[in-house]
Amino acid sequence: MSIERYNHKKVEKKIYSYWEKNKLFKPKKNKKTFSIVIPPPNITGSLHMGHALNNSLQDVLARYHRMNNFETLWQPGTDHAGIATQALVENYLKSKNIDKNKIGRKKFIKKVWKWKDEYGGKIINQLKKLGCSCDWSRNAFTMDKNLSKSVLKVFVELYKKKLIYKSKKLVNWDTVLKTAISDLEVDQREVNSKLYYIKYQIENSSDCIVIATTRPETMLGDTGIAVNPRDKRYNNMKNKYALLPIVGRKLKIIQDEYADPEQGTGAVKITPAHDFNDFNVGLRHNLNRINIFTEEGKINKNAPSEYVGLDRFEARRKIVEKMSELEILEKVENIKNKVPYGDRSNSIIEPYLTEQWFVDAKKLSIKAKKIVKNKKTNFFPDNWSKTYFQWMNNIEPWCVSRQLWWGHQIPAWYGPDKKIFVAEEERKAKLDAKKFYKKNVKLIRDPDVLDTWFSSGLWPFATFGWPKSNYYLRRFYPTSVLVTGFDIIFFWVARMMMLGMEFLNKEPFKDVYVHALVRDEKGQKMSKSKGNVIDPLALIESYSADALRFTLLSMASPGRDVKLSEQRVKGYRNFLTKIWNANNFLKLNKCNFKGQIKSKKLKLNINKWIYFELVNTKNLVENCIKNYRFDEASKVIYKFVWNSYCDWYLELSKTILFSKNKKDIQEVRNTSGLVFKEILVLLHPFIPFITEELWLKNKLASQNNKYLMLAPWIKENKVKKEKEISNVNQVIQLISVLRSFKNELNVSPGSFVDISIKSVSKSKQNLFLNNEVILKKLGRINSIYTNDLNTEFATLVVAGEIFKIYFDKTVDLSLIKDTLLKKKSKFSKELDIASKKLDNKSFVEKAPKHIVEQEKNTYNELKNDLDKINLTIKSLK
RNA sequence: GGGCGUGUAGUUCAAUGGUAGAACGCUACGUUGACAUCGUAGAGGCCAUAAGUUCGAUUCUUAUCACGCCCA
Repeated sequence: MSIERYNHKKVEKKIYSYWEKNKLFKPKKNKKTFSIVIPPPNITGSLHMGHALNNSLQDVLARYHRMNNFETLWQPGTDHAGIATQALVENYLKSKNIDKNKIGRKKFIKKVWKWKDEYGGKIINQLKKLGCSCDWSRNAFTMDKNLSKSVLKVFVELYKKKLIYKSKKLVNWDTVLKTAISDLEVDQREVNSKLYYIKYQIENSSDCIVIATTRPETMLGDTGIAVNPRDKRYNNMKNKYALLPIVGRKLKIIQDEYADPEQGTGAVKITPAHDFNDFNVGLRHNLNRINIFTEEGKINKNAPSEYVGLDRFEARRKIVEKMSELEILEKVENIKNKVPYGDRSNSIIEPYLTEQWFVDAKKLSIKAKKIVKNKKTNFFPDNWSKTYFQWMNNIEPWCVSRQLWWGHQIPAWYGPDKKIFVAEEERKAKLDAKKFYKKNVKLIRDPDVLDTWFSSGLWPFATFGWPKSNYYLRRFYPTSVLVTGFDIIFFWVARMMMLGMEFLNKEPFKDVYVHALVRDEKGQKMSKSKGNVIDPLALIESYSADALRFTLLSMASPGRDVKLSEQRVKGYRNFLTKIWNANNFLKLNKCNFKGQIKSKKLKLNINKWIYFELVNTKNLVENCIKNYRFDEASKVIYKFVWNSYCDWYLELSKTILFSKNKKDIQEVRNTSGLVFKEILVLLHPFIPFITEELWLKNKLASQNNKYLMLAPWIKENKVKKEKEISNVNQVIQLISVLRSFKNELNVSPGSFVDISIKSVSKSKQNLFLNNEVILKKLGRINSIYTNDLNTEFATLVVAGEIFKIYFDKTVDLSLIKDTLLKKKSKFSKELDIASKKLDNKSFVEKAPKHIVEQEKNTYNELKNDLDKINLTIKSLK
C-alpha cells in the first residue's frame, strides 16, 4: 500500500475554501452566544508575527465555542490608518509624478480608495492562510458608509455634550507629515545631544545671565527667562530684564518653580510657543507666545530675516556659529537626553501652537474606570488593570484632529465670523446657520480629519450596525472577549471602553485577554531595521499554518514575551506528521471511526484506560481554554496524543490487533478509531486544517457531524478510575523499568529475556499473567515463570516487588551490583529525608494530616524497596 | 524619577508552601506489520543572591544584584 505524506500546502488551501464554500464561518443560531471583534489590522499592513499570535488565539476561542454550540461571531475588518495610508499613496503617486496638491483633495481620496481596493485586502487573505474563521461576509472597514455614520454621530453628540471642543494649544507636530499627532504616537528616544551654555546680557548692565539649552535655535522665540525663587544665586536678578542676543528682545527674568537649580546653570530660557513646559510657565507669568516655525519646521517671518526659511537644524548650526562669533557661547557639553520622534515619520516632533479638536478624555474615563473596578470587564492577566488605571488616572485631553485628507472629515462648518456649526450633514449645518444669522451664508467645512483611533474606538458596536438597533447589536454586544497586545491598551482598548460606556452604557467586552509581544529567539524585538523579522507566511509555507499556530499557542504563557525559534515550529510540524501517521496505522488496521464510544460496554483494559485518559485530557483542555491558558492546553493535548495514544495505546493495541480474538479485535478497532476521532475534535481549534482533512479522509463527514468545524466535544466529563485502569499503568511501569534495566546493563534493547515472578505477591502475579501477551511483546520477554529457574539471574525491584530476570550468558552480571548500590544510595537519601520529617514533632503536629499521611506512605514504600534491594545485594555476595 | 515585569536543565519555557517538569538540543542504542519529520533509554538544575515568616520556602515578605518594558 502506498502511503501518502501529508502535504500541507495542498490541504490547507483546499480545506479553507471548503469551509468558505459551506459558509461555516457565519454564526449559527443557538441559545448561548460568543463574540469577538478582531483588532482591525491596518490596510497598508501585511501579516507579521504579532498578528499571527493574536489571531491564532482568537481562532482557538472562536472555534472552540462554535463547536460547542455557542452562536459564535468573529467580526473581522481593517482600519483605514489615516497617516500611514495617506503617506503610502502619496509616495506611490509621487513615483508616477503625480502631485497630491495638484490633483486636489477629491481626486486624491479617489486614488486612495482605488489603492485600497487593489492592495488593501492583502492582510485579509493572509489571515485566511492562517486559518482564521472570521465571518468574512461581515468584513468591515473603518471608512465604510455605516461606520462613517457612527463616527459622525459620535462626534456630533460629544460636541453637544461639550465633551469635544476646539482649542489653541501646543500639540505634537510632525513636520514631515504636517499634521498633529497624539502623544501616544510620539516615541521618546534617548540620543546624544549637546547642551549649549549661552550668555544673555542683563539690560543696562555689564552682567550676564547664562542659560543652558539643547535647542539654541528656539531662542528666536524666547519671551522670558526663569530662575527658581529659592535659588539664591539669582536673587539680584529679580524683575530685571535680559536682552535676547541677535534679536534684541527684552526678556523678563521671572521666578518659577519650574527652573531646576540643579540643571545647567539654574536659569532657563522660556519659549512658550515651542515647549510644553515653557507653555505652562508662560501661562503663569503672562508671557508672549511667539511662533518661529512654519509647519514644515522652517524658520518663519517672526525671526530676523537672515534666518527666515532655514530648516530648524540648519538654523541651529547658524545660530551657534553666530554665538561663537559674538563670544556669548560660554561652553558646550555633550549630554544624553530624550528627543521626541514621530513613530510614523521617524522625524523629530515639534511642539507647535495650533488650533485643534480635543476630546475631554478625563470625563469619559470615569465610567470606563468603574467597569474595571466593578469587574464588569476583567483583564487577563489581571495586572494589566494596573496599567490601565495608571493611564486612566493621568489621562490628558485627546487631540483628535489630523491635518490629513484621508479619514473622516470633521463635521464642523464655519460661518463668516468663524462661528462653528457641528452637524452630521452639511444640510443640517446650513439650517442651523440660517437660523443663527437669519439669512443664508457661505459655510466652510473644517478641512481636518479625525484620528484613526477615534473610529476604531467605536469598533465593537459600529461594526454591529450601531446606531441602528439590530439583531447583531442585541445578540453580540457586549462582546465576550477582546484579544489584544498590551501595546495598544491605551491607544485602543481604553478608548473603546470610554466610547462604549458613553454611547451604549455597557462595557464593550467582558474579558480582555492581553498577550505578549513576539520576539526573535534571542529575545529581541523584531524590526525591519534589525533584519531579524521572521515572516509568518514563510513559516506557513515551509511548515504549515497548523504548525505555526500550535507553536505560537504553546508559547503564549501569560505575562511573558514569546521568543520564537524556527526549531519549535519544526517540532510541531513533526507532531502533525505523527498524527498523520497514526491515522495511516488505523486505516491499515481497518479501525472504525463511526459511531460513538460506549464506555460502559468496554471490556478490554487498554480501551478503558485510553478512554479514561481521553476524558481527563478533554477536561483539562477545556479548563485551560476557559482560563486563557493556551500554552497549558496545547501541552496537555500534545502529551496525550503523542505519549498516551501513540506511544502506549497504539503499541498496546497491536497485541490485540495481531491476535486471533475477533471480538477483542473489533473492540480495539472501534475504540482506537473513535478515540482518534475525538482527538481530531479536541485538536481542531488548535490545528484546524489537518484535523478537518483527516475528518474528510476518514469519511466522517457523512456521519452525525458533517463538518468537524461544527462537531461538539464529548459531553462526558467523569469516568470512574476503575482498577483495570491502574492495572494498565502497572504493566506500563514494569515494561519501562525493564527497558531501563537493560539499558543500564548494556543489554541490547531488542533482546529477549525470561523472567520469574515467583516472589511477586499473588494478586500481582495474576495481573502480570493476564497481561502476558503485552509484556512479552512490548517488554521483549520470552516466558514469564512462576518458579525460579536454576540459572544466574539479575534482580529487579519494581514498586516493592522482586522480579528475577534471566539474561543470556554474554551479559555482564557484575554491573548489577553497581546499579543496585546506586539505587540503594538514592533510596536511602530519600528515606532519610522522609524519616527526618516524621521524627520532627512539630511537623507531625502542625502539618496538614494528608501531608503527614503522604509522607508516611512514601516512607513505607521507600522502606520496602530498600529492604528488597538490600536483600538482593546480600544474595549477590 | 514613577510604575510594571522577569531571573528555574545547554536553550526556550512550565508548575508548585512538602527539595522540581516539558519541548527542543545533546549522548547511546535501534527490536517494529503507522511513523528515521521515528522508536527506546540516558545525562543535565544548591529553582539569581541574602535575610525573614513557617514544622517546612524554588514557591510568601523584604532587601540586593542583573535584565526587559511602559510613563515622566
